[in-house]
Amino acid sequence: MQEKKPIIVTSALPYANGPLHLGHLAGAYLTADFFVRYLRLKGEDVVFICGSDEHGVPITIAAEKEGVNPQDIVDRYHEWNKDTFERMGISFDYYGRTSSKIHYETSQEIFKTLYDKGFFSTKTEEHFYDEDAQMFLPDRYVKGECPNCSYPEAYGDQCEKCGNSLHPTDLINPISALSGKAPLRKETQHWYMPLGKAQAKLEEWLDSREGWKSNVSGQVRSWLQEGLNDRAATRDLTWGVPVPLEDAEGKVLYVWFEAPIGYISATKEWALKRNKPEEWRKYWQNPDAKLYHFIGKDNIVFHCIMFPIILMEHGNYVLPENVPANEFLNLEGKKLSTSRGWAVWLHNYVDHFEADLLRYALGVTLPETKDSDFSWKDFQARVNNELVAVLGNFIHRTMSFTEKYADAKVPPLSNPKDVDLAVLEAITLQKEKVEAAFEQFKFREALQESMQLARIGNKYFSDTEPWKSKDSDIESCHNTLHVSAQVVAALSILFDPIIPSSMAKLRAQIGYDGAISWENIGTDLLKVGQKLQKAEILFTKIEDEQIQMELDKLEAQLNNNASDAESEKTIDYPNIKDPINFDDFMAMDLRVGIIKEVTEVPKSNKLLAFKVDIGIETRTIVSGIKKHVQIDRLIGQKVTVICNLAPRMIMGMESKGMILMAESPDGNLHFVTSEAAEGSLLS
RNA sequence: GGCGUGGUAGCUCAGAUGGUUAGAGCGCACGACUCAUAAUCGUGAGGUCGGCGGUUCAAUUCCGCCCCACGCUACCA
Repeated sequence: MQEKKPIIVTSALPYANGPLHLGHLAGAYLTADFFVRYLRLKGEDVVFICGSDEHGVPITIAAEKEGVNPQDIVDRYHEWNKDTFERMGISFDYYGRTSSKIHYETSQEIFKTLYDKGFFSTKTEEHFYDEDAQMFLPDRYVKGECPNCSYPEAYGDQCEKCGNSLHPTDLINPISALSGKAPLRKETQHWYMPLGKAQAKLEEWLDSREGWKSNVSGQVRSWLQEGLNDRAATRDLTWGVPVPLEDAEGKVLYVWFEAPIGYISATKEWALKRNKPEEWRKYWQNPDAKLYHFIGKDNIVFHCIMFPIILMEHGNYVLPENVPANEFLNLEGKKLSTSRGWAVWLHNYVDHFEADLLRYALGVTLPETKDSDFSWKDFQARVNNELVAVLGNFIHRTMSFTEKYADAKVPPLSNPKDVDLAVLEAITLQKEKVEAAFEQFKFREALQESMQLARIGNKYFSDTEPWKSKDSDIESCHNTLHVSAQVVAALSILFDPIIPSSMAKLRAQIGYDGAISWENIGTDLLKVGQKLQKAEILFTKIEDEQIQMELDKLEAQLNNNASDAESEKTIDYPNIKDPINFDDFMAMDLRVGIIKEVTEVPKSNKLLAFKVDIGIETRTIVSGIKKHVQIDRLIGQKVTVICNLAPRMIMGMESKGMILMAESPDGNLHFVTSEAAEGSLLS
């Protein structure tokens, strides 16, 4: 017999600073688990790897907020998420974590190898340094005034008020979030990956890939067209994997460099646990092995560009066979948002419903080719109309009929008619369709074709009317029951990757206790005379009240978070600025203006060019407020203009002055208007 | 603005290397049946396949432009 090729399936490492929600499951875990369970049934040599991504600045920030160590945070979420995955039936062979010793060694070894090969380039730059804390400050740890909107609490990477991304050095009056003091600028050296140099090799490899989804290859092409820039592989931080070089005190590997290596280190740990410490090489360092990364679309660049380059430059590692990335899942028609409380938390879900129900309902509407939508009403409909009414009912009517009228034993098949044979053939036919769908990562289709067999069963059962033939033609009746029982048995394996715990229950009911394998799906899984156990209901209907409760819960979460946010905003009002004297104020020339003309600025989607009449003249002002206003209502709008602001070139136009806007707590901009005629002076 | 992905029945989504009446599930209407968790089975209504042009004997499927959604990216003083 030919040796099976080893297969590694990975699911994106969830970030260990929060619990898991529906979007996670739909993106990278459910599909991977379907695939892996299918492969196992096929008898493939597969290892399914995942784990917690435990480094990075957000975790250190979360730790600081709570006044605990980063390790405490990741310990908490690692265990929590691991448990949630188990309860959802996600069957990882190993769930590792990037704070483990083996992960440190593995990522350091890979870094060191690239270093020895001379792959990295170094850059020395000035970064902010906190003398009290004796450390360089991550972008997030520098606060200051936003150069764009003057919000005084902007972070060094982004201003949360205006949403602009920033560099720490852009900030006005920067302070350290640690000590509250002004940080020093100090030189620091970092190692960069010159991705551009590896681009040609990467493209050649990518061209050799087949069967990739269009959303994935399109996104990758888009990145490559823009050209790959150097990416830092190290950071000045204490929380992370230390850079394994002499002159790299206080530096760690950048989390995007080291996290995907977690797949490898987790596989090593898995092998060690099985007392076969070298076994991981069979998967990762074997040209025959096949690697599949299941991820969400936000992760495409890491798994299709950066990690392959790392593996390629290191050499001696497999590159992914395919990266079947999913799109995003919306919830009740709106984008998921953990910060706004718009999410279904999986640990909550499994407290109220069986994992299998969600596995099926979500599996049918996975965001495979485009963003898709999960709604509780749809969940209820899928469960009630499909799992209960089609699958559950077919199983139940077959079993209870057999129990009542055939002594609870599988009756013989004798002189089968065309209808009987056609259904037996359908078993194999559906098996092949499902198989083809799995192989192409078309999981929705796999589910639908699996359910199709149950539909065929129902139709057959109704068409052959065993409730009539039991009195008129017992042979025909027995044939119906025989064939239906075989369909039930086939379904118990066909559906095993999707709803494993229900199907295990079902197999116990029909007395099928042999090892299960995909190839066994056929027409004679059950022996004639096989005793069936008492039919027990596998799926029960979900009532409207249960769904309403979930919807209410969602609303409540949303309101909670909204009021949290509101109260934070209240506290968060920027402090009154430093005092100025009257002359400073009078130095400003503020006048009432009236908008005469509005034009869109070419090549910009935030800017509008205004002609504003300020009495003395009409001048051009360019302003970035397009998203906040309705263009067709602007003409005639009274505004306040600061007229003696130094003119400025914006997108090739000279902007003379500024239209004043008031920003409400929700971030919307509003005109500062006046009843006075245009040209009136403010003082 | 650039790049990418998508825009198909009321809803959720398939599909077509261009070619006879464009599909499924749900929902809806009507009918059948009663073994089954009022489940099942059948029939039907419902679509100018985002819009406008072009190529072609023929396009919803190819090409161009435009609109909308999502993602990446730029502009934002």
